[in-house]
Amino acid sequence: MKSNSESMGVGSHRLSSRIRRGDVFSEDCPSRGVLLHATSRWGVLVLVALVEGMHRFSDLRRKITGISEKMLAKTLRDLESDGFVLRVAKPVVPPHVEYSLTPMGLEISGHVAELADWIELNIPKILKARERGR
Amino acid sequence: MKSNSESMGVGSHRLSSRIRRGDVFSEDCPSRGVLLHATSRWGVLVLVALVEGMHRFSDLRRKITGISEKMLAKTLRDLESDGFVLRVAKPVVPPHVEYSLTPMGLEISGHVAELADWIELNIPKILKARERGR
DNA sequence: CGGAATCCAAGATGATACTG
DNA sequence: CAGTATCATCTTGGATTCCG
Repeated sequence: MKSNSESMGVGSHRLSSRIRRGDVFSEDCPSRGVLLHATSRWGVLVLVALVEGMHRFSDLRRKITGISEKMLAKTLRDLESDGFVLRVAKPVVPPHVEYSLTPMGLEISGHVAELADWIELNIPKILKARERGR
Repeated sequence: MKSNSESMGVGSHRLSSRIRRGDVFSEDCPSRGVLLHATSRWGVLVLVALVEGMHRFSDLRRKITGISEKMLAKTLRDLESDGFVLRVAKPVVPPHVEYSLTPMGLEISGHVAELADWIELNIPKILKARERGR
């Protein structure tokens, strides 16, 4: 139940058929930036929200309780620049802007959603662990 | 406290990518806090690093380029309090502290690692998308 | 309605020094 | 070695106002 530690040692990559990870740990790796956006406080929630389809700005604002307009705008801009979110502004009055996931965005939010789901599912256990910790 | 725990029911995990998610969007849901730790700038990297087994403080510091002592300490404390990281301090001089993942921590870092791997794998595509955006 | 602009408070982060 | 304490700085996030 804890044999993963000493049995393999720090240096012996046991990621046999897995990806050669390692670059994320380097501070100048561009992955860090993307990871930063995708796992940012609001980025996660926006991605998960958009899994269910297109949303308008105010839809997201309502759905993601507690987010401010500024942060929602910034988060959407970041995710858009990474190619995860598609922004479509219709030239009408009043403005009408639609946000949705790109194919790439759909892939990554799958992973993010799994993470979020796991946490929600395990919240009881986590909270219990926390109490024991104090 | 909240009663969101049983509200969803652990057994009701039927829909593939569409389980009854929704609580994360609420700002007072404890999941938010955990998500915040697990996806924090350094939390992600620490979790991924520990997938490969036990590390000492200085191991992590060396491995995760750019992290400061303070942030590493804080990140480890957060992850420990969530029950993801196990801290074992041996009463010797000089100090010797070992950090490793708990069973729960191993699960969550699996998801986090998948996310990180996906990003590394798709970095070329992402960077290309970025350029087009500008 | 969908933001951008501005001001401000709070927290995150970093560099350095210090200690058990 | 594994931190903590301190101070300075940068970023986040929120509230408000304004505009097309």
